Amino acid sequence: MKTLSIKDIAVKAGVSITTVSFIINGKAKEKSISEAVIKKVEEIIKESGYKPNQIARSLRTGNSNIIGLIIEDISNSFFSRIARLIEDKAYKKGYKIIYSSTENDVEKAKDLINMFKSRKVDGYIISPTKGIEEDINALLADNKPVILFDRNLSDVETHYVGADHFKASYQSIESFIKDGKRKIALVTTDIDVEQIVERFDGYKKALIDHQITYSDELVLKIHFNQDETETIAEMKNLFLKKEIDAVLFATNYLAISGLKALKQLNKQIGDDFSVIAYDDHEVFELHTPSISAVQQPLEEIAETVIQLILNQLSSKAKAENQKVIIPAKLIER
Amino acid sequence: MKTLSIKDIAVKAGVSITTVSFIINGKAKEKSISEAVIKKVEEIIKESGYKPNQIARSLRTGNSNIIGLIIEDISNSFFSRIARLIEDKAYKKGYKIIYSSTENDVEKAKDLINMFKSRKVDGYIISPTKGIEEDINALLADNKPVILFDRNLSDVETHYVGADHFKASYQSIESFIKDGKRKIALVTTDIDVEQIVERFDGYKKALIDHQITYSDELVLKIHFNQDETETIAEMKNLFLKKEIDAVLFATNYLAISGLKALKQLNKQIGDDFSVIAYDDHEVFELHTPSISAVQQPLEEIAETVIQLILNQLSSKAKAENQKVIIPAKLIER
DNA sequence: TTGAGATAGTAAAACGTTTTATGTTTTCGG
DNA sequence: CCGAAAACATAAAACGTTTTACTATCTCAA
Repeated sequence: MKTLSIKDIAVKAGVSITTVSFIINGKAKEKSISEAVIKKVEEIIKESGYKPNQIARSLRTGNSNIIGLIIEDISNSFFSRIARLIEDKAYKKGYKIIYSSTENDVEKAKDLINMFKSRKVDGYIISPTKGIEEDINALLADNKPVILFDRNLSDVETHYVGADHFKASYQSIESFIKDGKRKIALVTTDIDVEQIVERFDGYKKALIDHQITYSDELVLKIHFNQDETETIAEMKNLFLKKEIDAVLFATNYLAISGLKALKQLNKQIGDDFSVIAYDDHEVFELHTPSISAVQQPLEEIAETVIQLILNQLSSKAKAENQKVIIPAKLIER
Repeated sequence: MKTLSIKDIAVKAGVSITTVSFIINGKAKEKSISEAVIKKVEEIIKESGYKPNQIARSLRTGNSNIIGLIIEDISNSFFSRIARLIEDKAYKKGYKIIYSSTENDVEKAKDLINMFKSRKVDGYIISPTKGIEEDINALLADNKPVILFDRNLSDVETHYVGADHFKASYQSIESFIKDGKRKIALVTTDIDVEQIVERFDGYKKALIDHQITYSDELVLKIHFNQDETETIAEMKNLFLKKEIDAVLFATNYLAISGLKALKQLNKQIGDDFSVIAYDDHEVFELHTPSISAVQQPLEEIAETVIQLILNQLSSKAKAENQKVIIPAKLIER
């Protein structure tokens, strides 16, 4: 069964292609097409089940009603939840999402941008890796809306939405200190992106502000993408060697690995050993004892992101760049 | 900066558009274009950074190198992991994925199929909801490859990949029985899809085969999409009223809610109260005590799915429909 | 009764490719 | 040195839309 084209509809209705197009695009009134014709055409469209070919449409108009979403890893619950929220909201406005994971690999990220570019996506939502500044700037030069989220790039002048990582981290450490902790460790990753750096800075600053000397020895940087068993081994090492009384994990997957390490060591979390995780996860609520976590307001982030991009898309005029920093909340459990 | 077209390249190289097109598509040899021309054109393409417009390409060729992935909910870790694996494998073969979540809503699912159809995706990977049989059959009639996964539709004749839900469920119950349990509950959902039904049937059959009478009272069907607090309330009810000594949860999110309910009730999991969850989740490994779970072989499912669809895509000939049932594994913890 | 504006509609170009059919030049065996 | 085949290259149609510019008819105020 050959799929229908606008031409088939036109022939069936005995009018021109142009007329059908106007009707489909709601320009019938404006172009003064008679009620009778409108009705007839609409009827034929309905009963024949004709759906415009979006590809042809895109080719002609240069836009696609698709938003490209580039994230680090869809299987990470932080991203998959954000993705779901963004998708939902976009869908309601008639936009579709194409997503892809970069796996924090610059080359793949560049590839993806090219991919999206040649598919003429209307806008980009990106949680960027370091090293794609140029590519993003090229998009901006090309006048495409780009919203960065989760992590900012200082060399890129565009909208950004993210949590206040520095403050959240600072407050977490402060809460440890209030509980009398002094030997506070940080487990983080070695990827060099802004939000990770901020979490680190918050940790450091909080210590110093409270007259605790910062020590490199209490900071464990896990190599990104390394095998989990090795990660766990390194953590065990940290937990055993030092008399640590508290640890902040800079990401949820690190915290999960950390909990596994503790379980293997049979080390109890309790009065003399506290942990806080960055980014909440169901594991933390259900864990015994339950684990405090820094909760990023996903809903709010998604909402802001989508708001910003839709604004951009509707008003061709380039709006003032906005940097929206949303406070994160420490859930004490 | 106007984006380059094939025409610009042709002009710059002093050859025809056709020639450039042949070179881009690797048909240069076959069409006997001279080495010299090939080289020159390739050079110009490289230095100018020209990328073919995929939209135009799609319009002309009728395919897009895009595979549509339709799942229930990307924020569910089962699906997000599968999605990640599928994306990965597809990417390596030069295919992109567009995904969307149905939220188990037939109307949205139909919408999505239409969406994808008008975007000319080359193939579909679908974890279907009930009620879209017709739409899928239409795709098949249109000669588009469709792979169903996770849940099958009996009224649709196409490839299917999924775990052996019946058996996994059966074995879970058997393992309870071996441990001396007799009052075994099932918490499931009320959505009427094959894999949920199979899990239910496995439960029932195992009981009967071991001379335990089946009782409706021990089966709790949670309304899909209902608020979690209500879900938890219903579960508490079940756990309190009856002297249940074991419970099988038919999905991972139900199990997570169940654990929350138990926590609120302060009811311990242990010798006199066992649970098994369907679909593994990090929560279960880290829970104290850790929770047994039925683990679906995600990697294998993703691999099989992608294999099947790529086969379909490369050999225009419609292959024999395959129903691949992959055993699930009960991880006893 | 005229002609200006409103009303109703359409032809054709353009978007950027791929591909078919065709044209020109070169090579080389006899 | 002829002519057929091989080598090299291209023009133009087609994919399915949107949109610009245009034609034709009708209405009604002056």
